[in-house]
Amino acid sequence: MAAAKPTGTQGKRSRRTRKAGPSVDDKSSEMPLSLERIVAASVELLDAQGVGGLTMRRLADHLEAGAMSLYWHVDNKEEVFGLALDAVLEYRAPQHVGETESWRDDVVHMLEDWRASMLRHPWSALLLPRLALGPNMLNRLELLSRALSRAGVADADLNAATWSVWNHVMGATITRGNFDRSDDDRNAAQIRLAEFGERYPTIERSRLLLEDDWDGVFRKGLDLLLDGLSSRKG
Amino acid sequence: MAAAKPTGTQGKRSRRTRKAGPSVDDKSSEMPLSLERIVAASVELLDAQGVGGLTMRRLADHLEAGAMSLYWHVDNKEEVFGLALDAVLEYRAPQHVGETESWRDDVVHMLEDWRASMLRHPWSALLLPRLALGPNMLNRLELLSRALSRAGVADADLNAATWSVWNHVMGATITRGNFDRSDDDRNAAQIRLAEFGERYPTIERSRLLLEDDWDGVFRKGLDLLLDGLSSRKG
DNA sequence: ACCTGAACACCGTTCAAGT
DNA sequence: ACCTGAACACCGTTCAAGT
Repeated sequence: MAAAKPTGTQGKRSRRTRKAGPSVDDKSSEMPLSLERIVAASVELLDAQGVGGLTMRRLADHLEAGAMSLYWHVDNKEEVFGLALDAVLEYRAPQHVGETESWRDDVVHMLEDWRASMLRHPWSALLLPRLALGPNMLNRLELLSRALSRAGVADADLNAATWSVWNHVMGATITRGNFDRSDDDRNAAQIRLAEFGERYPTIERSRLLLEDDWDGVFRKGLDLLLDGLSSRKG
Repeated sequence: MAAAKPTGTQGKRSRRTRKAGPSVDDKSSEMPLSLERIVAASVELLDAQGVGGLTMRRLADHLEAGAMSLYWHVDNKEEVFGLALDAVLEYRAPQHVGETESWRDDVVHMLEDWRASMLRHPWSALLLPRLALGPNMLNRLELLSRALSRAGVADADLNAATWSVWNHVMGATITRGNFDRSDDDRNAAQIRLAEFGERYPTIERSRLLLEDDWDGVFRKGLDLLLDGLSSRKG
């Protein structure tokens, strides 16, 4: 998928540098396009404008390139999304992972790092469920599965355990992205709820839609799952 | 949100019926637009073509209406999505709910019904995490929260428990939607994985990406959560 | 090898106008 | 009250052409 068109040999642009003069300040206007630059610009644009804000034309503009130049480097917009997503999901595991005696700490660390990466780029949680997995995401999945296996989850239960944990991270991150609105929005939602009077008494009373401790929700749910897993392996 | 523009008084279309002749078969061409018809057509279109296939123009065509007529009934495309989504999430609770002694059966039934509704309309799982909650979804959330409360979850833990269960359903449904591909696709994915050789040994060996028992995965994860909840309430 | 503009077949939405 | 077409400001992508 990220098969990567030619890369590496994108040098020799000598002739062009002179036209713009000696200004060190000429930004990226003189840099040739490259997959790396395209991906970096995509992430910037997505961070700034969200999924709907990334447009092939805007992306090209952002790179000060002709509108259609991107198509030499990339097959289509879907590929741009895929590359941007995987770029943001890179995982640098601390060395100590796997050496600790506590598998649980390893798992919690990996998952919190994953969640943090997605929260830093809110569009990623929306994109991940509809794209193929890139190498960085596959790597995270591999490490997660390995950690659970090392923790003593039986082979027969390993996939269900892996998917359950994956689902929890995905669900929690997506949910937070959708409900972690501004205080104003939250208050408006609660008021709207109150207007319905008798229809939603429980979630009105518990102020469910006003949740503001998403980190806590994530942790508590994860604890339930991990407790279940460790009690089950006996 | 679903505030509903005028509805009900959409009768008197006497003059038009004669032009088309006596044919009983003249389909919807004579019916005036209405929110209900628009929503029904949206669901049809989404079922047939997916999220990307729903277009205001196509929707109008489908309704044999002028291209821009929809805008009298609806503010914008986002509202159409919201109405279609909530339409598909209606819940008809069986009467016995709440009378059973088994809270756990109630919860499991509600969640499997919810998941089944979303799987019947795969676009709904993609849409739900980015739209405001409509009345039907709020109703499901209310019933879920109430069931957990009745089950003995302490008020202080109720919201975290509700969100955890919600996250599991969302995550599991979205995941299945993304990975439950055809056999061909799955085999291709596994082969691609094998090509990476040493990079993903665990998920290659466990054939994680070839998962085909998504119902089982959903159930097992849910059991872990509910076990945790019932053990915690003591 | 790399980039470009023009062109095609679409979008969502506004608006002034029709009945 | 309800519907319409024309128009505006966009899209993604193809293609023949440039260097």
